[in-house]
Amino acid sequence: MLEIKNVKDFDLEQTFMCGQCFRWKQSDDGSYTGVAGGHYAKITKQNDSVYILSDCEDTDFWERYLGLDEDYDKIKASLKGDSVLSNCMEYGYGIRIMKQELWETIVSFIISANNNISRISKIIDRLCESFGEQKSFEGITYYTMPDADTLAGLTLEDLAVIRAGFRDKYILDAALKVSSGEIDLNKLVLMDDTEAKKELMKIKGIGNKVADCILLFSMSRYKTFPKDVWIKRILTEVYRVNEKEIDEFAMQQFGDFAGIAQQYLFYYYRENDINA
DNA sequence: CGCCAGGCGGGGG
DNA sequence: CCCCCGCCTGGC
Repeated sequence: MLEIKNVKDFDLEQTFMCGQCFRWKQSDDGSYTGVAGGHYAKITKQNDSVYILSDCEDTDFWERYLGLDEDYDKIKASLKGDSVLSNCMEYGYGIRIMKQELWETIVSFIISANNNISRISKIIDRLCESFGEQKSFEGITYYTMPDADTLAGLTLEDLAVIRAGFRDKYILDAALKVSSGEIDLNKLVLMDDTEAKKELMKIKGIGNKVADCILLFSMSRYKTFPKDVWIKRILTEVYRVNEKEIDEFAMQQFGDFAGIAQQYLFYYYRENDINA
């Protein structure tokens, strides 16, 4: 069991349930279990300590994955000066933007398009169970996210079992482009935001919003401000911003950490009625 | 039954 | 460039 001490600004429920990831499930005892980097983990938090039971005992990996390697004191300080945001930040004080694996994030957010969270999560589960590697840890069976090479060898008929709907062909396109080397994920992470986004959007099924989510939730590009229907609603109805001016407004209002601000707003208004 | 869900691609203006 | 529509599927 790993212990990470003196952890501030972190809450498991807020981090795993704010919509950035889809594979972490809450257990009866309040712990969260999931799979990351090909490893199972059961995570709990008590006071300022995070405890991780996993077949990966690399503390640095988990700190990084959970975003515990960032200074949220500093980030929050630079985001102040807006009473709506301050309120949301107080509510979702323990949200951390994770650093998820690039390939998994690409697949997950392709699946997220015009879809709802519970179904996204089920499709990803079926994808992993059907085509990922089966492993076990302390009697628990789990499945890893299948890599691009594995998925590139499948047909649309093979993929039908995950019931992804029209997104199946996009998953396959992503797998083929990554597997063939047409898109090199190792190079992608070295590109600047604009270039990386352009590269991602070569994949069918990755448009503006999905690309932004990948940049933010996998590559720590905190300036990136994904605009889903919720954020559009919040910006137009709460901030009274014209829909076409959202990007400009976000950049000006929230600055270099606009993406993190987006997550506080998103989480608050998903949990609380926007008209309240 | 109809509608919509954390968009996207493709077509037309 | 902008706008608009259809889309797999499942839950209400």
